[in-house]
Amino acid sequence: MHETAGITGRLSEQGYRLTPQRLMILSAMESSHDHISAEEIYAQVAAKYPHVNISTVYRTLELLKKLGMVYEIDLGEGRIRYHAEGSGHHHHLVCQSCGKITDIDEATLSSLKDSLLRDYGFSADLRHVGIFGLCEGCRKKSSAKKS
Amino acid sequence: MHETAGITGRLSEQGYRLTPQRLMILSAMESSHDHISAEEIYAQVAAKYPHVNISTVYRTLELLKKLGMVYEIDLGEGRIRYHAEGSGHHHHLVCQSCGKITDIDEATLSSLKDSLLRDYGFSADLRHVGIFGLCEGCRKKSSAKKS
DNA sequence: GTATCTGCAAATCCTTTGCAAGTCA
DNA sequence: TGACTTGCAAAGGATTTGCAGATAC
Repeated sequence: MHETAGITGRLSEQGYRLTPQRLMILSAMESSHDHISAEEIYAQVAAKYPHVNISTVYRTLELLKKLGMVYEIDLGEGRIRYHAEGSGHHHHLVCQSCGKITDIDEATLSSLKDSLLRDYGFSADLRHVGIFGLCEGCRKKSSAKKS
Repeated sequence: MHETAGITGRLSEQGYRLTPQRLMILSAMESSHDHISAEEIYAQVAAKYPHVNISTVYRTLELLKKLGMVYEIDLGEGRIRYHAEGSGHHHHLVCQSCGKITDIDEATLSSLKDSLLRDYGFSADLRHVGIFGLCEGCRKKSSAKKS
């Protein structure tokens, strides 16, 4: 449950300072099972430490991204979401009608990854992918009544 | 080559007016083989018709989107790109190292579409998808020297 | 002690909106 | 004519940046 230690270790190993802000941002990311936005991280941290500034959140996220410790995902909301490495990779089916997000597991895309590598020499990063479309419920609704 | 006629027909059929701005925006989109951003459309139109405003471009794109005449694609640049329906669907391999964009054809993702429908009841819209990763050249470079 | 970090405020970028004037049908 | 469109200017939200003061090590 407490992997913060390992993660912060990686920070200091690379010569970066361990500040309370960075620790709290990391902890906020880990406590979130979903992907989390900069604003949400900020709100969570600010609840305990009102002094933080959102620009620190952005700067920290950029650092963690550079170090490969967080990943970005764009679910088409006009804002980026972040996800801590080590919390497991998965993909998201985003329903364009009701907004529902379904997680699917990594294996679903593995054959695609293989064929892209084989046919195009392209090494796809499919760790966090959003796929847009219609979920089962909305699909049935829209085929029942044409509105 | 000149499918503007058909497209504009669809506009007036639906009760929308054919204004010079809309015509020029449509023509700019068709002349672009790649996906094009709002800013780029604006620049192209403004070259011939300096009076246009970028908000008209956005409003027109939203209309065309609603009518299913253009699609959006997000290549992770912090801005949306647009693509005219009828210019063919395809997908993009975006190299995160050199920025190179390789088009691949629609069929590559068709088995994925099938399995999402079968396993999750999810009807995926895979008409314009960006896949991130490393292209062949950058992959070789990064495995040759660890920088 | 000092280079790294942070908070603050302002700037930037992309996109949207209100409104009065213009224009297609 | 009259509803639909536009230009303009200003607002909006997300993210970035410059800088001086604060702090981890």
